[in-house]
Amino acid sequence: MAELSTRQRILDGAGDLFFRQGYRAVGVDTIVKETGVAKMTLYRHFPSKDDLIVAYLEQVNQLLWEWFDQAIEPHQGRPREQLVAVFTALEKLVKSPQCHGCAFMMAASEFPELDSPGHQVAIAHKRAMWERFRDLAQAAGARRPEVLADQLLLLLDGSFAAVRMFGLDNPGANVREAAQTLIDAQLPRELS
Amino acid sequence: MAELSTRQRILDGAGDLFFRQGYRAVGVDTIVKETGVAKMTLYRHFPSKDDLIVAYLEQVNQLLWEWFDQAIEPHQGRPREQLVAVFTALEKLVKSPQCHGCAFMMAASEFPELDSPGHQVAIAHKRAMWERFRDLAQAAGARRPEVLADQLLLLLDGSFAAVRMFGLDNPGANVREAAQTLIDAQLPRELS
DNA sequence: TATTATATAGACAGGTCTGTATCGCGTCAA
DNA sequence: TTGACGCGATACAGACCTGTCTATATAATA
Repeated sequence: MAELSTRQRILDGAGDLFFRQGYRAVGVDTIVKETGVAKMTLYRHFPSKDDLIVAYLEQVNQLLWEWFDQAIEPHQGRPREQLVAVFTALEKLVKSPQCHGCAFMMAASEFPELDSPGHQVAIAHKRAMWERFRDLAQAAGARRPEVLADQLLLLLDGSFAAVRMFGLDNPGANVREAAQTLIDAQLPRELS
Repeated sequence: MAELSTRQRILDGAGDLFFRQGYRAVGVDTIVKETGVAKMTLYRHFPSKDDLIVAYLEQVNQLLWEWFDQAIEPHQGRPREQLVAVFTALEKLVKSPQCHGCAFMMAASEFPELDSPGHQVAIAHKRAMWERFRDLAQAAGARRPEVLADQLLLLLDGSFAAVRMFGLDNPGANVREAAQTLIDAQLPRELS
């Protein structure tokens, strides 16, 4: 039983509330009550609510990349299969009850100013995801890797949006096949 | 110069603020100040802020269907082309400066409870959009119209999400080609 | 002219928001 | 034993929130 640090306890509790209810909908008092931490303790670890939100988004960023790497790991050296594997994993993700959408899209929605702290982290994450798609597409020999990256990012975000909109029974359940179709269309005939 | 009704003035002003900044971020006082209307007048036309939000969403719903019908109108009787035409229009829409994303996705984001008033209107709209896609896909002779409808809805919402996330220069600019690819994959060889 | 409907203007109630200040308790190291 | 330190609890300031109330102005209608 590794005891979590206070900082981590705050981050986890606040993150859960943010993810479910939204950033503006959750007040600091609620976080304090939910985590059982004192208000001053929270403010000593995170100077402002904005800082807490940014810290949460950075944690989600890290977790999502672990998820991503885990998804493509079994297909090392076969970039085309890796691209598909991401969407196989995504299909499973958007069908799981602990997924309430995308924390970054929520941030972009609630903090529309492009240069606001939360939105900046969100853009950085999505851009990094796009680059990953493009690199894999390029490695797989795509004719126009950037175009494929655009298309796959649309599918990814469309799936996350669908979870938030419809709940568990959402059209993201068919995202793998869509991704497969787009990949096939942008890649030369399968070799292996 | 048709003078707008007070109700419409409130709806337009509030809608603009909601769309840009978000529902929770905009207070009633801000709407009152921006529209130049008295607070009591607002509350006589809309009993609560939630009612105002719902009324706004219903107006957006109507406007979006007009946009949709206008997009497919030139291709009457050719459902396959009509499907593509929606995404040609969407590409144009997400590149225009007055588009800040999707008011319904924002509602789903900020009011995550599936049975909250705003979320209900949002779900109804998206479901109707899905049905339109499915009907057109079926009319075009798609093998699995429901699957194609799922896929196209992902692209649509992915594009709207991309606008909110990245601003004017977003990957939604390539959504038409993605839609075309998915449509081609689900439809028998073009006849006409 | 009197009435009715609708508008503006602004004070106000009661609650919630973020962030600060204060006090006291326990722990651990010197 | 002493002192530093992290933490819990709680009161508080000042701003903002939704929604109500009163008072007044205006315009159409009976």
